[in-house]
Amino acid sequence: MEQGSRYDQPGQTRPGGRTARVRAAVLRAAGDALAEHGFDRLDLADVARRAGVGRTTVYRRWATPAGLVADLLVEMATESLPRTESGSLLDDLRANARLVCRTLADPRQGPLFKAVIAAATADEDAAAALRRFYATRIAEWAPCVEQAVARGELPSGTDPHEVVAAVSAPLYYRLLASGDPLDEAAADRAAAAAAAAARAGAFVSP
Amino acid sequence: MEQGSRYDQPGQTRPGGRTARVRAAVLRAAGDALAEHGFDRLDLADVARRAGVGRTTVYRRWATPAGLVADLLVEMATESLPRTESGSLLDDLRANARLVCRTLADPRQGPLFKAVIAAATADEDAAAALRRFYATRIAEWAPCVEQAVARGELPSGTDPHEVVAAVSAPLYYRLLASGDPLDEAAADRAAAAAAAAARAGAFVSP
DNA sequence: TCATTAACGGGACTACAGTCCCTTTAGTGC
DNA sequence: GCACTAAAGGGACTGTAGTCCCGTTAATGA
Repeated sequence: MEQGSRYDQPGQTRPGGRTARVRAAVLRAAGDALAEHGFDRLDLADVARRAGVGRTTVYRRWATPAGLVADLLVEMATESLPRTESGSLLDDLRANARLVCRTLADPRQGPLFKAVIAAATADEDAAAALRRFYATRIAEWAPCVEQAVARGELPSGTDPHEVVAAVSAPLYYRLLASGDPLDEAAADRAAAAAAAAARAGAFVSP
Repeated sequence: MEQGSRYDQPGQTRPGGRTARVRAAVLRAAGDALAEHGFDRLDLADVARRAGVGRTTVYRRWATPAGLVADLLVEMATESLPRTESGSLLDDLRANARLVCRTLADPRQGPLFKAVIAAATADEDAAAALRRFYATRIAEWAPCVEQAVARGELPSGTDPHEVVAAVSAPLYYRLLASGDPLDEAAADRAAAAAAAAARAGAFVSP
């Protein structure tokens, strides 16, 4: 139950130089390994080898594959993506959809996202980290919906979180479930559908 | 490479009684184990024990956890769900959304779906089986969109597959990514959004 | 610059998932 | 009902992921 009881949470009390360097190298290596083999074949010994770090160190600091993914997601959540502002809801949502789509179609990022989502189905800590990651990403794009409401493009009371999530959802559905292609047409359709639904008041919260 | 070369594909040449009984028991047990522990903790020895079947049998016929999930998905695809027909697109889509939502929120089915999706991220056979599963489910509900087009409720050229997928997508996004609640309000919002987007012509294929 | 100690690293050890070989059981066709 | 054999079952074996112990390295603070 009590986590890290034997080792008193390494990486906390002496965060100078080496500790941070090891963490960065391991998280980088973990991302590579996840993108290449997926979550279920994530081998901590392999990650240690790639990172040029002792096997024991990885087991000591992260304990399980899922714990490593959870920490990787914390790191990923801090890497903010650039957001455009066009003055039109549809253009903003399309820019978001294309960005998400390019990410999921990317040869490294696509498999990586599949892997972290698989990890989140297996471990509550990873799931919590994944939820925080998406909450962060969605919050970054919420302003364009708020501005559309302010401009009168959308009914007041529209939930920005719901609208932004509605853009991503069909793209993730393609990635994980249907296998339909993740091309620009799919992105534009996702943006158009979310915008149309928002204009019709489908995301007005009670 | 060549699958089952050593054992000449058991279950094929003599499908009478016992073979089918063993398959049914193992798939049932696999579903239980997946729902309880998730894909990454799926232990074929445990499945064999639950099914009251020899450990060797499970390894011989399905070889890997992912192979077992792939076969389970083939079985799940044959289990058709009842579809209502109300004469109104929104009502039909809402019925679909609520059905999907109840399934994903169900204490057994929800974790089971998480697990098979995790398996599909790890194995191409499981992924192909999952795609067939969703293609089957979506095709079952496509007629209600076709009828809406015929009634003039939707623009002609609307892609039924896209509309039905648009209903499910936000619910799966909640299950796997955002962690937002899977309640009836979420289902109704998903249906309303898909219907509004479809009416606006967002799913007209080129 | 030097003592202190947090964190890293190597390598032996352990436990268990997955394989293999051989025996037993039960569908199939006469 | 009986011979034939496909498929299931038991149990020993093996490879490897994960643990543990203890020596080494390098941040920290005086």
